[in-house]
Amino acid sequence: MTKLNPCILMIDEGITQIQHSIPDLPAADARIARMLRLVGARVEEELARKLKPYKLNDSEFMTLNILYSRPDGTSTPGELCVFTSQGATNMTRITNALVKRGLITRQHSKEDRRRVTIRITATGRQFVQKMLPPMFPQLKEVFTGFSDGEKRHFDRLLRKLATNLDYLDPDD
Amino acid sequence: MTKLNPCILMIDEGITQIQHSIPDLPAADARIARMLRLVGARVEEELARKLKPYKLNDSEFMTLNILYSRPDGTSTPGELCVFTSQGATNMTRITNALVKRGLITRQHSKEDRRRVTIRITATGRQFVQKMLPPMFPQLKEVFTGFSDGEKRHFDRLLRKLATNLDYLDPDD
DNA sequence: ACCTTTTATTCCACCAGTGAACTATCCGCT
DNA sequence: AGCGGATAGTTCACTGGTGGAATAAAAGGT
Repeated sequence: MTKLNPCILMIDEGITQIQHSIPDLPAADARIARMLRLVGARVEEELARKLKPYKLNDSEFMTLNILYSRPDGTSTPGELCVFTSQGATNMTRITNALVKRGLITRQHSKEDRRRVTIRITATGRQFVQKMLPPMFPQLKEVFTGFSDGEKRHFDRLLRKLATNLDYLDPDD
Repeated sequence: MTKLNPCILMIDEGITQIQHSIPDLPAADARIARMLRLVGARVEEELARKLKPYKLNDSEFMTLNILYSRPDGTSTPGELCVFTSQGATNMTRITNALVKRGLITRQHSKEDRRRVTIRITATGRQFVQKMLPPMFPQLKEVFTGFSDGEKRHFDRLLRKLATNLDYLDPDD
C-alpha cells in the first residue's frame, strides 16, 4: 500500500550521507529546496499530461489563461513575457501558435505602433471554459488530506520563499 | 523596497478573476499548485546559475551527487534513471558527459554483464567537495526568516503533496 | 533632423529530452 | 542443452523549448 517514493528516499538518504563528509551543509534547507524542485516538476508533468489532449504546452496555457483572466482580455508580448517568465523570442512563438489556432488575435496598438495588442477571442474564451473544469477533480485530488489551515500555511510559506528568491543577490 | 513579484500578483489577480466566470474553481489549490511551479522553477534556475561555471547541468549535478552520497560510490544507469526521473536514453548521455570529464567511470558488472557499474572517481569526489560549499550561503539566504518550525512544516507539507502525487490515477 | 531607446520579430544555433530500433546478457522452462 | 522471453544499455534521428544577434519600426528627447 504505502510504497515509498524512491526519489524522496534518495533525497533523505543522500543528504544524510553528504552531511557526514561535509558537515556545514544546511541540511534542512537543501532538503526543502530539493523537494520543491521535485514536487514542482511533478506538478508540471501532471499539468502537461492534462494539456496534451488539447495540444497545448505549459507556456501556451499560461499565456492563454492570463489573457482570459484580464478584464479586457488583452495584453502585450512584453507584459506576457514578465508574467510567464519567458523570453521575447519564445513569446513570439507562443503567440504565433495561439493565433494560428484562432484563440487570440494580434494587432498593432493605435497609441503606440511599436506595441502589439494581444486579445483573446470568443473562441479562446470558450476554449478555456471548456478545458479548465476537467482539471478540477485531479487538482483537488492532489490536495486531499490538506486542511484549510494547512493550505493557508502552505500558501504563506511559498510566498515567503518567492519573496526571498526575488531578493537574492544577482551575482554570487 | 518591497517591489512585489509580478508573477505572484498575476497569480492572485488571475485566479480571482477566473473564479468570477468559473465559480467551482478550487482557488486555493490552484494557487498553491501554480506557486509551486513558479517557486520550483525559480529554485531550479538559481541552481543552474550556480552550476554554470562548472559547466554542469541540473541532471548531471544530481547524478553526480547521488553517486557521491552512496557509501560505495557506485550505482547503475537503471537506478540513476529512477532517482533522477530521467529516461534511459538521457542517462546514457549524462554519464557519457561525466565520464568524459573524468568524474565517473563506467565498467561492466562482473555478476551480471548486462549491467553497468557507474562509479564516482577520486576526482569526482573532490569536485563535489569543492563545488557544494559555495552554494551554502545562497541556499541559507533563500531560507532567511524561516524558523526551524516553519521549515519542518514546509518539509512535511511537501512530503504529503509528493505522496498524493504518487497516488494519482495514471489515467484521467 | 538626429540619435537613442523601446518593442517586437526573425534567424540561427544549441541543448536537453524522447521514442524506436538494436545489442548483449540473463533467466526460466521444456 | 537450447529456445523464448525478459532485462539492461546504447545508438540514432528527431522534437521542442531556449537564447543570442541582427533587424525593423516607432517613439522620445535634445
